[in-house]
Amino acid sequence: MNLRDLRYFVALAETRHFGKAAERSFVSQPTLSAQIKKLETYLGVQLIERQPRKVALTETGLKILPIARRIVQESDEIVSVARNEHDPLSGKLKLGLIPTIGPYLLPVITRKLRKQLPRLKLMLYEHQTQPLLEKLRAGDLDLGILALPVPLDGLEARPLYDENFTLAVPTNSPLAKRANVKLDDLQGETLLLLEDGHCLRDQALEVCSRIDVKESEDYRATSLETLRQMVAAGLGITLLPELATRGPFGSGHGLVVKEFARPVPSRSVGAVWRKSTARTDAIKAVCDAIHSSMSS
Amino acid sequence: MNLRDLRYFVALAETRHFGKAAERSFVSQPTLSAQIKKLETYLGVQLIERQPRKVALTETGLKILPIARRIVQESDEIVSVARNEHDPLSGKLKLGLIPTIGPYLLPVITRKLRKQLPRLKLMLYEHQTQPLLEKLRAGDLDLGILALPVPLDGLEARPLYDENFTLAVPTNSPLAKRANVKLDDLQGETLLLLEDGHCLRDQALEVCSRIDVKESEDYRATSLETLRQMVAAGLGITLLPELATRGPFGSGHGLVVKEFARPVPSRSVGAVWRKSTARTDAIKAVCDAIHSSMSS
DNA sequence: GCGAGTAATAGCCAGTTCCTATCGACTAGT
DNA sequence: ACTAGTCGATAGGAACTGGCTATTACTCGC
Repeated sequence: MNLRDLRYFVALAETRHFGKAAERSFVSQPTLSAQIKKLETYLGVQLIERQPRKVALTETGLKILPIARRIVQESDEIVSVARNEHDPLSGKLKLGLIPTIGPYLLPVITRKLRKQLPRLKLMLYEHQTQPLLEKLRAGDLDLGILALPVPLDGLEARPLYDENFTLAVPTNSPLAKRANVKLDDLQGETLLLLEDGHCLRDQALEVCSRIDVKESEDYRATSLETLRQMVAAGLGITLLPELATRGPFGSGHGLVVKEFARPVPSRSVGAVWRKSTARTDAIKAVCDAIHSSMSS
Repeated sequence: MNLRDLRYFVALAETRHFGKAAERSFVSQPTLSAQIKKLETYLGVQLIERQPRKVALTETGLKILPIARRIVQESDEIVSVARNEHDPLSGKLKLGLIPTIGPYLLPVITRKLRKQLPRLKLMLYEHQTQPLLEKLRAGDLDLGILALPVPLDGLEARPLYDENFTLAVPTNSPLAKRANVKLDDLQGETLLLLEDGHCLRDQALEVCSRIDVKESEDYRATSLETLRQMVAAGLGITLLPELATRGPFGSGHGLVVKEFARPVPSRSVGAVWRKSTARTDAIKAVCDAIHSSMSS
């Protein structure tokens, strides 16, 4: 059996005329004739009674007609659903960000995204790097924004922008008065860090590996905001990604943000997605939007 | 698009494995692979995300899956409806009989029909010959039982049995005492007949055309039963088809039924149906049943 | 009887669907 | 790290299907 045959059958049932049904189906009359006969043979039942100058449905034909009609209708529905979904820049896209990027990047890009990709519904999630990668691979997320590099297997990555690290010190720290700070100036300071699992923790340790700083042993922050509070309380210093010091997140409240002298330590922020994804267009569009937002 | 493709898609969505889906669909894996891809191309949307070792549905695929499932289900329903209807000796058959046959033939054949064609639902109608033929041609009836011959255009006929005419006379008639009657004996009698439109009326006139009988001018019966009453009332004689004199319809109540001497006048009773009918099997079965009932 | 109308049949071509064989990518076990 | 195994994609060829035009068969109305 075949969708086409059902269409022919419905057309014939509605026109009650082989020629007209064929015309309406954009095929020749013999073709429609043959297909109807084939359908009847397949079903093992006569659907149409061919009276001279008159086409009548048999009992069975009458029973089958409404089902055939529904099938035809639903198959059209599939096409129309597909056509609506056809726009690659529409539908849901599940976007995951790591906690040291998400809350600071999103305000910067949402307006642009809403304007450039109005039909794309971004579902936002926040996960640390490892769970984020796992959820990407599992298909729970379509796109991740995180600090590169990460182990890519089955995943594809694209760097979006470089983000400088800044130094956050208490207002009363001697470092707060310096015009600029070099890494070496941190020698002997107490470094406050996020808890395990945050990539920023590892990046800060990496940045400071060359010099002798001591990590606060009894406290590890669960978020950048608590970390910031700790610094303001005078318990130590920390590295903050530049984006987390913009606007309302800048100096003040007992905390001063200092830029590093060159070479400025930084991290690479990028996007990651499954190689096999079906959303390459949407992903590219989102990446482009973020990239252009951050490079202007 | 194709029903087969939808089946493949549903199988793939359920197994999440090209190989297994192919096996379940009784085709090779490359075939299923190609058809899925063809379906995607046709719809212009990716339905499946091919991850290594994992097959996942896209958003669109998820939306289309339930529709595809319903279509597949309904197409199976068509097949099963057809299979149920497949039995040519089941379903409805609209049977029309003329008034001078129906009430007398039916009691004779219903038991046999019910036994031999238990799944055939006979819808019974009573019409005079002309309307019966029209309704046959219009498709309102599938089969007619009437007196042959009739003009057949587009119709096919089959004689079923010959039915002798008998003579009904009042008990006090001189004819009632005769051992047997010849046609010539009717000379001078008053002949009671059915109203216009009943073929029996024409048959009786035909039978008596050779001899001089006078038709009652002021009365024409609407049914055999009223005709019988008239005879019993002594207003004349009439011809009755043999079947209408059996059992409860025989002599008595002021009326005597006499058989004719040879050559016995008779009429041919037969079946008529559209050449184009889709119910030849059922029609043949009903005809056979009537024929064997009447020839035993 | 003849022409118009209508569906069925015949014969042929092109596109589709299917198969087997093989490849390429990835995984897991040694 | 290498190898065998799994799994989907690709290639090439055979068989089938669906489509066409031309023609036939049958009714019907004049």
